[in-house]
Amino acid sequence: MRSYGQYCALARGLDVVGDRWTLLIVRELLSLGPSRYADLQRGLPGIATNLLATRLREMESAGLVVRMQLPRPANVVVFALTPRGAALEGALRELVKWGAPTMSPPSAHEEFRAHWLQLPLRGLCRDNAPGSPPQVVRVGSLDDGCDIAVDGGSIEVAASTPTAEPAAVVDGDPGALVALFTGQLPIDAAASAGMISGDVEAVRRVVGGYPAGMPHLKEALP
Amino acid sequence: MRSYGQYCALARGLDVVGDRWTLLIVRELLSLGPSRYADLQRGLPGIATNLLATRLREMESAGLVVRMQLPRPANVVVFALTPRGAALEGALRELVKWGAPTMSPPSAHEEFRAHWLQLPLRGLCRDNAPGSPPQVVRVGSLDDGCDIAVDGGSIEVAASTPTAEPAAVVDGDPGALVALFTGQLPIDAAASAGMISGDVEAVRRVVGGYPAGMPHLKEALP
DNA sequence: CTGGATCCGGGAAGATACTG
DNA sequence: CAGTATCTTCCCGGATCCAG
Repeated sequence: MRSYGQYCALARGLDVVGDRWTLLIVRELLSLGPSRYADLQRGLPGIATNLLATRLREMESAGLVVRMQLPRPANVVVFALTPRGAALEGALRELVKWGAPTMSPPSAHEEFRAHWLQLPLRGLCRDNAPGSPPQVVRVGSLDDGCDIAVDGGSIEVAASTPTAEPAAVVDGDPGALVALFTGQLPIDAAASAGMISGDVEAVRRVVGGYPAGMPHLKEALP
Repeated sequence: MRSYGQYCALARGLDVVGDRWTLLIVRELLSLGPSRYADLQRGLPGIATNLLATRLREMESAGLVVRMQLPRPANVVVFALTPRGAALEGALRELVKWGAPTMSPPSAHEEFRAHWLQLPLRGLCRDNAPGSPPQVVRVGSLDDGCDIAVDGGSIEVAASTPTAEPAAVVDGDPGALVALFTGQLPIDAAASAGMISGDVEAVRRVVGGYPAGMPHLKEALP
């Protein structure tokens, strides 16, 4: 990207991450962890392959990303965030909080990946039953989703892993999924709609609801 | 901006503010308050006039900015942030915190405006003498600068105003100014260098220093 | 003078085909 | 699978011009 030529922390930051697609690539690497090129492409529908290659090269020379050759299996290449790249999480979370009020139902041409919910869910979920034993609630599927792990009052949201044994799995159309976690769709309604398989109480445990996680959701609307 | 076409809070947010110059325009309006077209141009060196006009129009239709005709003096036009636009401050502050570690001394071609320090200073300053009477420290000049107002432990950073009576004025070359407030340049050294006019103790009162405001400054470097 | 609009060249982004 | 090559499109940047 062409530099703004301003001695200003914001402008200097945008010189590095202001390019198109760059922050979405960071989102993918934050959500998925070290990823292969093809995995990044799947999580970034709409990106041109040359653009992804170019961005990864630029981000590597900017110190946001490292490219690694894993010896096994068979010289696989993965891309991972450096600490400097991972430090963008705060900025991404603020942008997510700001963008969330515009999450009206998806339009027909919009793509969706359940693992995109990871960053929002970190702000939206909590443990409503700290005394209960540890549990995992999966959103989406094992191929593409998040595991919300609650344990004694603390929560962790990460990409779905085969080792986790979810007490409940929540899935459904994107608009309903978002509505559920922002408190616009009651859990009972989601259950009746067949969005929840497994223990509905586990879902009730983690859904923090809209006012706690995003108190400004309404007043920030235009 | 062309939409990413992703049903994701981050992507939707970037659809609105991901365009070049948009966040810097928000920076100006956050720092200066409602501003005239020419004032924005002065605070955005390097922007093409057509681009500023285009962005302001886009931001207006996105609900970030309102265009107002003041009746007096003589039908003056000003641009101001809506609450939705002002809600970007959190994201901007995170980006500033992230960009700050790259604030090496300015290169020759970089422009500088003292009022750009406003957002960083909100994170960097504090009242080290809550018991003392209210004071104002000016950074830069009246034409282009910030007033740091401390009063009983709380601080407020705003654009310089003629009504304020600063106890001290800090000014100098951009690199030194940044170094002073990030704790890399001792206050005594700044005073000896002639950067401070007025009460040096007032400056000492507000300079919070680097570790408090930006604890991650070093570890976040590449 | 302020607050833009118009025109144009260059370069970044987008789409697709192709390859080691 | 992990990109490169190529072509097109359109946004950005710079200069100039214009209306109130």
